[in-house]
Amino acid sequence: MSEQNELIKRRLEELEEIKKLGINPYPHRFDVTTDSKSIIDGFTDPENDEEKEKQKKVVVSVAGRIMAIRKMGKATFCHIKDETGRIQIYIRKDDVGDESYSVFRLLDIGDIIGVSGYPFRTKTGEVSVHALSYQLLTKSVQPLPVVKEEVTEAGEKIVYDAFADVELRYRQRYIDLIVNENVKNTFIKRTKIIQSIKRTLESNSFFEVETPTLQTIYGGANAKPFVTHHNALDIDLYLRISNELYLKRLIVGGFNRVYEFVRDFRNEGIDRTHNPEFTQVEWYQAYGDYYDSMNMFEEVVEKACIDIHGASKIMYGETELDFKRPWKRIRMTEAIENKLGIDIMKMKKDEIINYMNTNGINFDPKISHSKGLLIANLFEESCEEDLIQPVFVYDFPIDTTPLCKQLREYSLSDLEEMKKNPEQVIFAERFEPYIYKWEMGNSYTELNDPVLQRSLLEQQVERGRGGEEETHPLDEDFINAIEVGMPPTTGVGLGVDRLVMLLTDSQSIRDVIFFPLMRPV
RNA sequence: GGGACCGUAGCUCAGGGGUAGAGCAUCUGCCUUUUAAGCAGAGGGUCGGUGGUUCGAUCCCACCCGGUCUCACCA
Repeated sequence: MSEQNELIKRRLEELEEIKKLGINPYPHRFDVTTDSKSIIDGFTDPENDEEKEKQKKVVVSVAGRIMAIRKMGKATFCHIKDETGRIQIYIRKDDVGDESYSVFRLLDIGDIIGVSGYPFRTKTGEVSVHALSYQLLTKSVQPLPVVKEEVTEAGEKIVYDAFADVELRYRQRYIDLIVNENVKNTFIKRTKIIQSIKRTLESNSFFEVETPTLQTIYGGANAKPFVTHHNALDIDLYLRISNELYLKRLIVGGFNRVYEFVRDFRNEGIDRTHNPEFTQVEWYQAYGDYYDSMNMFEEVVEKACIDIHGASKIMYGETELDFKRPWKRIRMTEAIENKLGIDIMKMKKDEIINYMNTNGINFDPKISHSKGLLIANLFEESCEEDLIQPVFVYDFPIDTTPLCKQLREYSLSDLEEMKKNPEQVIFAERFEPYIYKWEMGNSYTELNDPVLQRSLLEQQVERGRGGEEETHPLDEDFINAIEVGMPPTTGVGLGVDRLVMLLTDSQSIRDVIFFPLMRPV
């Protein structure tokens, strides 16, 4: 506020003038008896003069921010905005008195006022409050973008000079929320979606828990972590990339069904569907398998959609999405066969590499050692784009994760043979739900064989040393927990931000996060 | 990180080698049922930053800063 432009200077002068008049521009409280929506919804037009006079006796008090002022000499119209909407205020010199009326010239768009008066309908048909008195509640000294609205006869709202600069909107979300009507609705829906997910989980006996954000060792996902430092202990700590390993410890500890909404932090690129910190809900269910998780997942999402929209069908941009249960389920290998017409199981590793090269399908040479990773890569590159309607893609090559059980149909002796043959891909009971080409989550029949668990995690550490990025360091205490014994368990992670995007028709993750990360100015 | 595009008044935008325009907002005056209120007048800008080319740069060039989209990365 040191570099004052004319508008701010003017407002600060007004502030001083108000103080000189003995008016506190920042009083401590105001008795609000109603809100704009209740006034408008509750208004009934008087049928005769007697009734009209009666209505004048019913005084209400509302408070809100001034969004528009129309001065007409000895009368002024303004619109104030509260949590429930906008309402017009009619202030007349005769009613509020000369002194009070003259103070109004010191008020601006952006100031917050409280008004006491009676509801009436103006000549032009708008339900308004005829002020008997008003009080300044907060003087604003920053000029607010002035957004004008016109309501056509058809009832359509036309917005002029919308506050549209995306950068400013994100950096100063409080202004965005004040002047852009839909922004607030999106965030209200976000909270309702989260509440709905919690209700569904709670009604299925899942128990809400809290686990550490600051972790001495990170794991549970393949991602680069943020590093920070604890001074007293003089150790580096990681901001969690996932809470998976902690929730499994709680399953070991005897909680059979747990869930947690967590902020995960991943030190990666930013784009339309990625923010460095994002929200996931993970839930774990003892004695269940990944089919149980599919059922829960589709229930959670379908109910969230119905809670928000009243139906399972929504539009996302130009695309209609239907979340109605049950969702389609397809094996990864089937998805590849359907799309490309190749039976990936019959192809040798080199044939797959060859196929990808000749068809211009990108893959990271670092994964060429693993037929399983190549298959997963081929799937992502060629099939993802077609997955518009909700679908569970299941049975992933085991190389894609060290935390998941292999398929139940393998006998123990089969597995011994398969492991010896690098052309033999072992699949794991993992699925990912896809909606609108996006991975909406991740789920396993969780691995609880401590010997295999240790061996898979150690292999991953080795691969990390071999140059593959984003693998886990070894979490000995987690293995210890699995050694103590985790019952058969299934777990799910659901990307909350992306679900909110879909259900609010938002085109960027930044539209569903109040304060997305921005480079400092 | 690569590419394309953008950055001009508080907000939304136009302009373009001779140091800037509009609407809204602001200020002054008139107006006691207006509503994108109206009418008359006024003020407001290091044209993102730093260099360069030029007699002269907001405009051309380079670099930098910030952003948007996109590709890569990211399950």
